[in-house]
Amino acid sequence: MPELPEVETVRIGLERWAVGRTIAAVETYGDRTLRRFLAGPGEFAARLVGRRIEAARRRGKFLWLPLDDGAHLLAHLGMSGQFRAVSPDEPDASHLRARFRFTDGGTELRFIDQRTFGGLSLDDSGETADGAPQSLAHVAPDPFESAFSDARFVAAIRRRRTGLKRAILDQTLISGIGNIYADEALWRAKLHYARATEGLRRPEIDRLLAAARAVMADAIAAGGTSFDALYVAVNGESGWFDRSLEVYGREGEPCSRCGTAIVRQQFTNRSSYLCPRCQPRPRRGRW
DNA sequence: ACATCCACCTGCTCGC
DNA sequence: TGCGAGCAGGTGGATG
Repeated sequence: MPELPEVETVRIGLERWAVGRTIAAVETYGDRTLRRFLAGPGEFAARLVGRRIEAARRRGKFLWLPLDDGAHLLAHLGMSGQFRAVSPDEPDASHLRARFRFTDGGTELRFIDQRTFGGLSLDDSGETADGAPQSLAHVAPDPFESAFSDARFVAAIRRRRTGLKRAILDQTLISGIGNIYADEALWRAKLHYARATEGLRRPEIDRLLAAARAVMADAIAAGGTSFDALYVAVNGESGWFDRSLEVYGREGEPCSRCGTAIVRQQFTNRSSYLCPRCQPRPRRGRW
């Protein structure tokens, strides 16, 4: 379940269903489930058994569970990953990638991932200065973190020579934003995706940050965006923010501000939705 | 260092 | 009905 609001919905579920429990057994399936953990599935399980999960944290779209020995169980949902808390006698879903049993004998935690772009890892290399596991050092803070600095973001994005949407999708500049919320934030801020980053004015960047925070906060409050059963919370529930989307997936529908038909354009092999009137194409844009 | 492209997957929908 | 093409919310490694 991909972007920040959906991952946050999962994090809240992990807090509810996994934190405070001690792992009794771990099984992983498929050779793409474990990432950057060369010791292999046997060692992965051995290192986790007996460990208590202390918290559920998130930076952008990355999740991690700090363990009582100082290591971190990392997870990324990719395009289709889910965590589900289910009764042990519930039949396995197709695409089950990992199973965590707990010493209390209660609900299992299952990691399910159809497209296998997601994965799990175990990182015991400590934390960065701003409190993320070392292996996430390349990921910028997301705009809800206290470690996020608006001033540093402004300087960093202006240093780039690229288009605005490319920049906000770059997780090393700002994390958590994906294709849906990029389009939604750009619409709210009335900015075109091809605006050249080096020409952005401070008020425009401030507007964009405010819009990104607002749209993602609204989406978190709605439990995230669920177009279909692939994207659900840990308890299996769908979010309903798709009803509040203003441009994403709304090609041909009227812009709620000005009535102009929303258009869809190809952009780096994916789609961008925008209002051609509220978000005028720049004379000299960058893609 | 930075910008861009492409590979990595499965499954659904659409048009022929 | 069958089949191929196109599309889907992401990341990171290779290549300029």
